[in-house]
Amino acid sequence: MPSSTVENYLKQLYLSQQDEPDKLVAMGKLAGAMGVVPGTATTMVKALADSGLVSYEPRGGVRLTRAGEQLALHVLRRHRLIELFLVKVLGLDWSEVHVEAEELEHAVSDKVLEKIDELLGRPRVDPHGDPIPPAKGRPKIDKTHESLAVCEPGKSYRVARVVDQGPAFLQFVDRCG
Amino acid sequence: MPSSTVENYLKQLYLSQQDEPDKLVAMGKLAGAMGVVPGTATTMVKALADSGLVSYEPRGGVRLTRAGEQLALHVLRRHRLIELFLVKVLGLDWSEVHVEAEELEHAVSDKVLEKIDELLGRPRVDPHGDPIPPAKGRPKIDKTHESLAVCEPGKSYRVARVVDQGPAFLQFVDRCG
DNA sequence: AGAATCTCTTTGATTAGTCAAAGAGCTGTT
DNA sequence: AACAGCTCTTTGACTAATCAAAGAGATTCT
Repeated sequence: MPSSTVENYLKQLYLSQQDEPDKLVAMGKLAGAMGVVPGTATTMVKALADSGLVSYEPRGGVRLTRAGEQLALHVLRRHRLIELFLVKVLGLDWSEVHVEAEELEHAVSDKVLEKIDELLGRPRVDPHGDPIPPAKGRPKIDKTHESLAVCEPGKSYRVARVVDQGPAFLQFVDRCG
Repeated sequence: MPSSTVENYLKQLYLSQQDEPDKLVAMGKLAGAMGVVPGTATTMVKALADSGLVSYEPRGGVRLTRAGEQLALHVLRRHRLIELFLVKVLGLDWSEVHVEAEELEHAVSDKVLEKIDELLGRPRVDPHGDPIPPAKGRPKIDKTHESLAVCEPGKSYRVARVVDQGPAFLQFVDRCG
């Protein structure tokens, strides 16, 4: 069973990879995102490569293998289902669930997660509009939404997803309705 | 913040202490309960003593301080509230919630725990009948129940608490109704 | 090209938690 | 009193994850 540290590296790699697919993730970017010094990331990535979870090109960068991606998606699924659960069932504020889920995602078993999924009615997105990966296979990408930047003043829109998930920004959005 | 290892030692010490209060807990007993070799327990207990969470008499045994007891009760409260939550809200079997709660008790924040407590209606006992310690102060002991051993055949009783919480025994009790 | 800069890797040390095995301190028996 | 047998402590070693700082590659700028 992967440690929660390993799970966090894989999850972060998956997210970083979304920015520019087909490109390798730079070690510095990974280290920054994980909040560790570069040397730590190098050590960790070499270990992940030995476990077959990433492919690593020294001085080039790193990328998830198929196995690593599956694991990352599983972590992300737990994270997002838990976020939604905290909002819907326990009534927490959506500005605080990210931090809570960060801890819980490593402690919730598959059995409990399945019950949560069932209780929530097999949802497809979390409270911020991020897609919840399915239990098996890859998520299909949803291109039906537009960036706020291309929206025209005066027109009416429905917000589908909020990318900046810092508590401060979310509370600001809340105050604006 | 105490590590989950520290939390587990304190919780186990609290439970072991219940067997014979006023007596020190023997290192061997603690090591056995924690599933570690004796030397590991010695090392850990010395560290706990340095943090003021236990008082330790070499070759005598160990006992929780007031501070250690408070922490242990807090862990136990989380554990038992989570067990009840898993049964009542998520519909898990009472034979499996102990193992799940063992993980979750270290990941659930006070904020989430408060929501759980609220949702459950401030319960006083967990699914096995064990008392849930209050958020502040010590639990008051409940002497109103009798052991099954002193019950007389033919009479009718209500089961208030099940001490053996192994999955096998609980499933057996379940099958008997 | 040569130097400066940036990024990444290496090396050595640290902390938490653990085990194996050797050693020390009691306790009880003869 | 001497020994045997427990229990407990000590010591040395190991793993996972980390940092600091030195070293190596690659890029960019004159």
